[in-house]
Amino acid sequence: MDNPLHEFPGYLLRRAAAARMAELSQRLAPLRLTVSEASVVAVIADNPGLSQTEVGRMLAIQRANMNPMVRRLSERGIVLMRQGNGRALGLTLSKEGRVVADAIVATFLDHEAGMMARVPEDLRPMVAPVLMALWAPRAGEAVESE
Amino acid sequence: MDNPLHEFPGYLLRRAAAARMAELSQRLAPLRLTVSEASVVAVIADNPGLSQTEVGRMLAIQRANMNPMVRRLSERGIVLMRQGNGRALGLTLSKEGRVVADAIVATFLDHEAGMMARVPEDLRPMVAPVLMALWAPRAGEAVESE
DNA sequence: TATTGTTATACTCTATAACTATA
DNA sequence: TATAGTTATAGAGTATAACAATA
Repeated sequence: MDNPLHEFPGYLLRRAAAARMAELSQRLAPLRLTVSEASVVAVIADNPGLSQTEVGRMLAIQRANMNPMVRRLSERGIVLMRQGNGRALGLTLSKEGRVVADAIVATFLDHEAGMMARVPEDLRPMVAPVLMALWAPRAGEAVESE
Repeated sequence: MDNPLHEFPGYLLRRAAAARMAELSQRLAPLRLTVSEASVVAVIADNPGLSQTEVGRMLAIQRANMNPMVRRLSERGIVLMRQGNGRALGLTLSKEGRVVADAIVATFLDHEAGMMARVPEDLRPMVAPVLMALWAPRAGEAVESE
């Protein structure tokens, strides 16, 4: 039984991402947050006052999908939706939200350490450059986020 | 507006995988196959006679989720479901299925070339080793597939 | 009993369209 | 008009539970 897909870096990329995201989901489970929700909170923590749409642009999440997530986080008392510029709502974290954000960042750092520990030491400096190259848009290609 | 997540290799991994999978989806669109479906066909092409469950194990797809996919591929005349060992069905490709499988492999190769072209030449030899390290289970960790 | 196929169900993420509100 | 928020909906992928069929 051999898997021909093991030859393809695209398959390795897909499986690696799926495995590590499942692991991160488990690490975030005690906070009752999905990876997407935790990412949104982390971005708001570093950029208080952004609108839903702007946060979504940074994370490549469409505003239609941001909305129910932000409302959920607001109902849980983590995110505050205040009047902002124009119709935009300025998103900030509540006091409790800032505690949650600290826990999220700690979880992300643990996860990062666990990921890097898998990689042989001589390859570790290549991890970020390789992943950035695989992600980055090529010249002339449309960029949908950031 | 800065994105704190850019520091985390886990985030880079997630975004890279999402971007490349979206690209592969588009490449497979003319065949009217999802990435998962194309992977199933590719595995059957290299391992005729496997059961749904066995193919699923190789791709980390649960048998409950394999079932409707295999039926869909069977209805389209790509996969043949023949009596196998015990209750298991031996999956093989039809003549048309083998033509589709060739197109799938060609698409995968194109996609691989496109991916590698993004990576600076000196980093290319590290791509597969880095991705395998990020995927591979650590010693003592449960392996759910293959 | 263990494995496979099957059905049902639910959750997450993603994508599109369309509507409202406001500068 | 352009941008932001909102709602509805649909398609993928994934996860669990439960049941039938067969060695």
